Amino acid sequence: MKRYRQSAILDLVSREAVCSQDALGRQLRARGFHATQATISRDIKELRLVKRASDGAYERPGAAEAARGTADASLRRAIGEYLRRVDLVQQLLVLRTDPGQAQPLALAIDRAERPEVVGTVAGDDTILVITRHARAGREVRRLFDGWAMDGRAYPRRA
Amino acid sequence: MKRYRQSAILDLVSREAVCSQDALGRQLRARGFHATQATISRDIKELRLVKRASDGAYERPGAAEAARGTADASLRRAIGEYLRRVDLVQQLLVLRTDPGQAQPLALAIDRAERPEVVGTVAGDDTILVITRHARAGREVRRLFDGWAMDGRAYPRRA
DNA sequence: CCGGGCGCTGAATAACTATGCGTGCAAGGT
DNA sequence: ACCTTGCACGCATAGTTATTCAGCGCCCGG
Repeated sequence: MKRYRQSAILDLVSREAVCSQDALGRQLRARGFHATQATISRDIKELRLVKRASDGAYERPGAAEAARGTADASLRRAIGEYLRRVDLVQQLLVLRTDPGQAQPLALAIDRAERPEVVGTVAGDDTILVITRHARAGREVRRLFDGWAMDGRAYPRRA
Repeated sequence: MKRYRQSAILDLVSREAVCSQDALGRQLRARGFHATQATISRDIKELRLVKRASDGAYERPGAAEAARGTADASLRRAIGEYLRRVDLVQQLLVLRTDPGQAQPLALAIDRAERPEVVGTVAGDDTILVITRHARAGREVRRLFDGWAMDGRAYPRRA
């Protein structure tokens, strides 16, 4: 029983954002499992799931990793995860992240080695991206903006 | 203020396992920041930290990723994270994981491409690793056992 | 000046999660 | 057959986290 239930939990959690153990319990019931919140709490612990603070959803650690392959996909993921705002001034792009997250994002940008990007300078929550010219800047901004939107596709809580 | 405090939070959680927002609050106070649990809750959300169910500690998603470089380090990490038990029968190694986690671990083993390992077969929570001969099996077991221990270095809760 | 909007925060509290304790069941030992 | 162990589980409740509601300080445009 436990085995099956836990597999079902992994499946559910990978499929959609489940934000509470009660919600998980209801989903499980729909699949024919009956378990109280206490049991689910223990299952989640054994499965070593992780609860994201940003939206409260459970996930497997490294679930995000699995999705990425190339440096480009990695950048895409990093953008979705960290990027908060984008400003463009001529050929200079100013990116804002949450505090302390500029470094990892800048790293991802560097690794992607995009031809339009000459280089980056990152502080704590701000990254300056130097592109070859204004046109390139606009392209990159459009690209990043699109990716940033992808990452916002979390359901909000009731 | 908020900026500094959030940086301090990132620093604290990367340094030691902090299991509750109150605990974090006390640590912050020791560093000269005063903030209530409500504020810390908001900070944690903005920082997109994640709470591990296994020990309740907060961490940055991908904190583990950053530490790894080679496929070997990756394997090491996977072992620490997923491996639960090891049995050896001749040249066959039987690994047990938590339910549903055999696949990722087996993947990591394959990727590491160790010469002693001929191949793996993974089910839901069990992996069969075929090594070239009993001696190789013993070596691999010793190796994995050691790494599994590394991963258990979590402080337990009060 | 002054009023309004905005960002940040604390206090109180609602919402959610972990866990001590007790029960039932099954496997192995005597 | 009966006891002992170990495991899974529910119940009740302690413990932890998110959110609502206000208040404060700041900046800006009247």
